[in-house]
Amino acid sequence: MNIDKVFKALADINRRTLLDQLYLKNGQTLHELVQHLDISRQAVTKHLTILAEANLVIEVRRGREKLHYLNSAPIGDIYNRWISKYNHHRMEVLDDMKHQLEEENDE
Amino acid sequence: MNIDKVFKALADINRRTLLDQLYLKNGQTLHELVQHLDISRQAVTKHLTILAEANLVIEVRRGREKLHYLNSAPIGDIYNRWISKYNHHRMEVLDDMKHQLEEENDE
DNA sequence: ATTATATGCAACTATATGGTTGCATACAAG
DNA sequence: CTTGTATGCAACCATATAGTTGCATATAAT
Repeated sequence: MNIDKVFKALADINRRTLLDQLYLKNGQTLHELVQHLDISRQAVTKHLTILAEANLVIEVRRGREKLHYLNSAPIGDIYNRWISKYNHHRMEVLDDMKHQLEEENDE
Repeated sequence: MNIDKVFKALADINRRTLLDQLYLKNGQTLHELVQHLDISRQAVTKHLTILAEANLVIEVRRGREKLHYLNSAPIGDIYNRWISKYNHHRMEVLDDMKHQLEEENDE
């Protein structure tokens, strides 16, 4: 799996909105998803392709329509492989800055 | 705080590398940070500006140098306000798809 | 069969993004 | 006070990104 593709996919507000919509109701068609956004159907298709390539959405053809399923696994992955360590890190930052400034004043 | 700026800031591999470097050693100068990347100093400055605007990095001028401090708070924020719900969501996806396909076969 | 609906493909456009180079400024050190 | 070092500012460039419109195709419904 490609962590960069996942971060890039999540960087766009329309794509995050699409995921939020699928979170509310899974398995929506392209036509349904278009309703929630203010851009053309073709633009939505492009966003869904990007989400699918990041494995955040799984597309299933059914007859003339295409169903879209949320796959939250890559979000779990970026949490485990990237975000969690920063979550533990926390607020030592301000401490470091304080020490730094004190050091400066001692010179 | 602006969740979109945070996501966009995290979408670039060089910016994530900068955060990783500050995680390893906090309070680095621009010059130190440049060493870790394969792009020009000016490019690094731009990335750091984007990180600072997302509040992921705090810049402190000291004499002729500028110190950079990691601020992990916005990462905690996007986790709380966006990622955590998908982390709880998990693998009902495949179940949904299974039901969907069964439904299809019943028609 | 014909019509309506759902999606796909491709060309095109404007702006954003990530990078560069050149020059300027500010401070530290000898 | 001159030199070296750290950073800032601005113009410029190539590519990526996000969007559009127009036309084509495939399936469902009448």
